Amino acid sequence: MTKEKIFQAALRLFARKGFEATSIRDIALEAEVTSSTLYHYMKTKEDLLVAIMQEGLQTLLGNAKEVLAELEAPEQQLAAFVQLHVTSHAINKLTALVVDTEFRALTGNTRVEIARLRSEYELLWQRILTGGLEGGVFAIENTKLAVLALLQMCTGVAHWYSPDGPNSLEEISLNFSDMALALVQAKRNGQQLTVSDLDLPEPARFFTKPWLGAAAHEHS
Amino acid sequence: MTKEKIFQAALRLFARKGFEATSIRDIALEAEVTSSTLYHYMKTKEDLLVAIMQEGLQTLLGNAKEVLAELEAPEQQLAAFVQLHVTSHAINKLTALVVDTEFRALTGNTRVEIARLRSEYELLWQRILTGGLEGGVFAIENTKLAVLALLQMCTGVAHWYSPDGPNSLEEISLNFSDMALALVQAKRNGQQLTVSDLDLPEPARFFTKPWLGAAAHEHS
DNA sequence: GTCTATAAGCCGATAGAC
DNA sequence: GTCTATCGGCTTATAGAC
Repeated sequence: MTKEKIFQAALRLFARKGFEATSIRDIALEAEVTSSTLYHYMKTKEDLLVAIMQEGLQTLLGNAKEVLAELEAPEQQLAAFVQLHVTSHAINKLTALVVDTEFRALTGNTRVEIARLRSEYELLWQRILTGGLEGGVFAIENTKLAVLALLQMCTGVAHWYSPDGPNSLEEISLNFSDMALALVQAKRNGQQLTVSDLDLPEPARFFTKPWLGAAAHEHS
Repeated sequence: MTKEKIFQAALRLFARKGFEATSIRDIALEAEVTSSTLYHYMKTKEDLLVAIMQEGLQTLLGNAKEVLAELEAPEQQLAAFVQLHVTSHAINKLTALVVDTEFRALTGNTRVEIARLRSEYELLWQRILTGGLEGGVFAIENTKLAVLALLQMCTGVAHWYSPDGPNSLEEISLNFSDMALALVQAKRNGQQLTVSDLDLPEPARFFTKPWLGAAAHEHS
């Protein structure tokens, strides 16, 4: 389907070269159509960017809300959030890079809308940390700074993850969960918690929906 | 001095709009010269980017080596590295954003050279973590993943720091040091270490040299 | 060392045939 | 739904006067 080919071409190029460095003609060439054909499926180049970012953020947000609906303990929620975020950013690496890098290319209303989605997602993390702090499970001085630190550390996965790397995605996401639990000093009975103490459900079910309808791992 | 005005103008615009979205004419306008004048001080637009990135990374790397020369204990080195990285990325926010965001705009030899500087810096972090692990002070499963997590979390400061924000830079850098020490589970006598246990020298001395000769905080 | 003028080409987007 | 042809403007970079 032509529309799908165009959006996938835009995704690959935006992730590799950046939105501004990618021309309409580049996208047309990559999608194997002429540049005029693009304008049958969109109004401006920015529309492509907006579609990619909305899809990515909305899927992530939806999955995050499902996690919260299923798990109650803050330490479980945190570990599941880290796994969701890390796995999403690895599997949907290209989309994640675009979402992470190209916000400044947005103009007008969409800029506000995307910012709202992002801060809604941040607020969920904020609530988890506050919950764990109030329950005496976490020990952190400043939840806002901790949220920023955790999000940034997990988002970074999109920048270096490769399916051919030395660590499997499962290893990485478990390891990052452990680091997050350590960062917030999650404890039961004075004992530092790790992800293996938490008896989490299979993580896979939280992010089966791939962003932008990609069938498998996105390629860089 | 014209040269300084041009480089500062490029720095501001690259940080705000991105390298590709910034035109030669934009820089000339911001520096209050004509676009031809720029070419008296550089050969191509990329030269400006390279100069900014080299200056930033070399200064950071030099300061990091000074820290290692003065401190021996891995827990002290780690805390000082976090303070150096966080403070540098807050004070030299614009340079840090450019270094962090515009690597993909580089071509040819400079791309390799900048990548080398970056991985040299990463290696210093790697050695600190390995040292702490071997000394039994840190408890981490995978030092490479921990380095990536720590670096990403500290680098993120450049994206949200503001001198008008709710937390002072000193609060932020101390807080981040504590989070880093918690992440690696730094312990003495079974007791979790915080930065106040470490008796560090005044951090200010490690990053008095501002990047690109900026006199004070860089403005966004 | 800074300017005016301009080259040569790519940019996003559109008109209109089929 | 996809194409060819093209518009007006902006791009990096240069030539050459002062």
